[in-house]
Amino acid sequence: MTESEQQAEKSKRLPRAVREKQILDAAVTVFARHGYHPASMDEVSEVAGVSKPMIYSYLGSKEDLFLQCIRREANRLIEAVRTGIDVDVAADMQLWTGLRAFYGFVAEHRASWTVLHQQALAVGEKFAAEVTALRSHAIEMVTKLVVSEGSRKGLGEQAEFSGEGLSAALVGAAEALADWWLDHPDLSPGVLASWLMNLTWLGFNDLVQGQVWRPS
Amino acid sequence: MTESEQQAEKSKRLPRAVREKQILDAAVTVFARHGYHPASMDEVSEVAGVSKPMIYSYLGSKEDLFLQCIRREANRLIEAVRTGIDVDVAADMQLWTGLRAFYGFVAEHRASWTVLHQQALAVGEKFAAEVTALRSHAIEMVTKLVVSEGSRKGLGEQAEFSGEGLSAALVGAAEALADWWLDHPDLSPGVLASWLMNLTWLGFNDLVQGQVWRPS
DNA sequence: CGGTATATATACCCCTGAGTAACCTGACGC
DNA sequence: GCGTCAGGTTACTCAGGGGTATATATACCG
Repeated sequence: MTESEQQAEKSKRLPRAVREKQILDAAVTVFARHGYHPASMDEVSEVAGVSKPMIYSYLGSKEDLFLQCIRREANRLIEAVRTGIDVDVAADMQLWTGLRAFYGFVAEHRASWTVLHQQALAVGEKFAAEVTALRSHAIEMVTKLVVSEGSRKGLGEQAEFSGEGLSAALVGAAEALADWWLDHPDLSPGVLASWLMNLTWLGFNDLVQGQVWRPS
Repeated sequence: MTESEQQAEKSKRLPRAVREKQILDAAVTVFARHGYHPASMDEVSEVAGVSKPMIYSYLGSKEDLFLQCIRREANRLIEAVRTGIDVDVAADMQLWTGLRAFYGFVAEHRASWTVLHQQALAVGEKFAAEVTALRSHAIEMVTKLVVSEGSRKGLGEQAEFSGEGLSAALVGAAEALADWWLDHPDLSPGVLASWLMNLTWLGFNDLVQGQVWRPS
């Protein structure tokens, strides 16, 4: 038994911040496992190793708890992607690094992704709004990339009009591929990211002509 | 008051098939509105204009009811897309007509789409499996299209390897764009379908070069 | 060493909603 | 007319689980 485990077992009284983290971690796990409604606060408390009134005392109601899970995981995801992007390189390389960061996050935090993507949208307006905001954020980032690249080549209005829709499609494709990944786990984040680059940067037409996109 | 309305009001006793349809319609509406768990059988019975025991007598438990909703709507969607595709034209045109049929269906059956896409996946394995099967069906159709087009141009193994992933991404993009549409309703199915064609058939790179895909 | 605030647990309340028992009623065959 | 069966309802049971009142233990401060 390591010293830290001894520590954890002996000193039962822990500072609030630690307990809150434990509870949120447990909540994400449980919500990912069952979904919001079937998940019981009893199970959360059990997984967290803490009694139920603690949860209510620290994090509030079940809705509050869920909301804080979503917010925390959304921020983590944003942070992971944001730090993965190098804003000083070409548009396609920015997309590439962003995608790799995204799939890297999903690989490391499956439960977070499940809660964000599959559960939060289904529960109610309030929670869906959080995820929609996250998605809008992603779409906006991609839109900027596409529009600036398009207008750099002199396609002002055309790019403005369809840029957001195209970006929504790309972001959706990335999310869908993350889900699909759960059924095909023997692939690396890089492979997924490169498929998306090939599909959306080059398109089927170029692909069937034998063209392939690769990082420069 | 028309005669049929009189009919509907007076003759309270209706054949089983009619009631079952009323109940399923109501269930889809209610499940789309609240999601599976918060939806109550009482509300379904109220919307259906039928008392609760009828539902249990005709369609079984809440789970049974939900499952039958999913199955019915999934079959409707498949049918709508399948009949929308002309298998005798070029690959890109098949994709184009299929996408238009898909968005046409979503436009006409918003509640069906919500239940299938946002709710069914979140409730549990059993239901997710139904939707996954539906999605796999779609992915398979696209994969065939892509692989046959790719191998026609002599790209056998490469297309085989990544074809399914690329198709999953395309199908996911189509689904995501359908969701995005709910927030931007003033667009036609054709516009959405053409964005997807431009993005996935041509790709960003061709687009920013000024190329555009259009139906032949 | 008391006293107080904080950390934590036990045991309970009570509402919501799935599922059902028991009962009604009109139509149709004989 | 009258049994009988499908169509239909009202009014109930009962478990699960969100949320809390109450009690207890431990650290820290003077």
